Amino acid sequence: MTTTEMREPTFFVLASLADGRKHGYGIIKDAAELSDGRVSLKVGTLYAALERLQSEGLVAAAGDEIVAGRLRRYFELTESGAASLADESERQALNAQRARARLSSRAIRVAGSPQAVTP
Amino acid sequence: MTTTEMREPTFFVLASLADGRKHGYGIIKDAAELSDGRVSLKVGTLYAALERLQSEGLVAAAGDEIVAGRLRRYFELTESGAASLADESERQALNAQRARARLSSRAIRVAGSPQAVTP
DNA sequence: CAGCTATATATCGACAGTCGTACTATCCTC
DNA sequence: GAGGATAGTACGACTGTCGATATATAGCTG
Repeated sequence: MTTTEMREPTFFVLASLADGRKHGYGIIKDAAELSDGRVSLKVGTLYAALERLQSEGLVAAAGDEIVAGRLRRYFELTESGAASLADESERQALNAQRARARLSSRAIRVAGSPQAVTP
Repeated sequence: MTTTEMREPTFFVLASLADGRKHGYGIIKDAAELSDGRVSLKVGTLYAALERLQSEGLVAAAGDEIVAGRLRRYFELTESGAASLADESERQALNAQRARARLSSRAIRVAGSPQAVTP
């Protein structure tokens, strides 16, 4: 099974659920925190992703609750979802490592042939 | 300047160009090698990406050549392109690290409360 | 020499995931 | 009682990728 690319919002939905069940709005807050404010999940994106991830078996519904008169839909990561997140993390770490290696070889090359900077 | 998400094919186009100028088809071969065969850039994706990246100033045309009767269009990474690739690599490495931390805390939690596995 | 593979680029419709926006509804604070 | 935070629903628009088709040259095989 070859893992295809996972988009950043989707990735953070899974990452957010990785340490326990959460409800939709809670995921948004948590993802923002987890990414140091970089990722702000849009509601449309979130619920679309949750539906898709459920149909793929990576996320499961984990009970609805009514708190202070408002509905909360809880979700949790499945074993398959945790495995996918682990795969994706590995892929990204490896890609980043490869790109950095290339960039450092570029730095050496450019420094080694100064005339290449201004042809 | 907040960096937005970069898709995997685009990322590998930049990564491939990071160690020197290449022509389109050469990028495809190189990206496949660089990713251990995981990424096979489609021609449509590649040339669309190259045009887009040029208009964004991340990639520049680096001369056309005719080799064995066939046209070769060469491309190179700009300084801005190298910076974007570095940013993107850092982002991915950090995301992967955060996700792994979450996953390990999950493993501890699940191991620590076995009844949670079969509710 | 016909057919296939590899090299090399161009183009285009279809699709998936995200964005942006608007909507409903409750609770709390100023 | 206006505004903001919480919580979810719905939908059209946009962007990058995919898949397929096309053109052309070179080299190999039957």
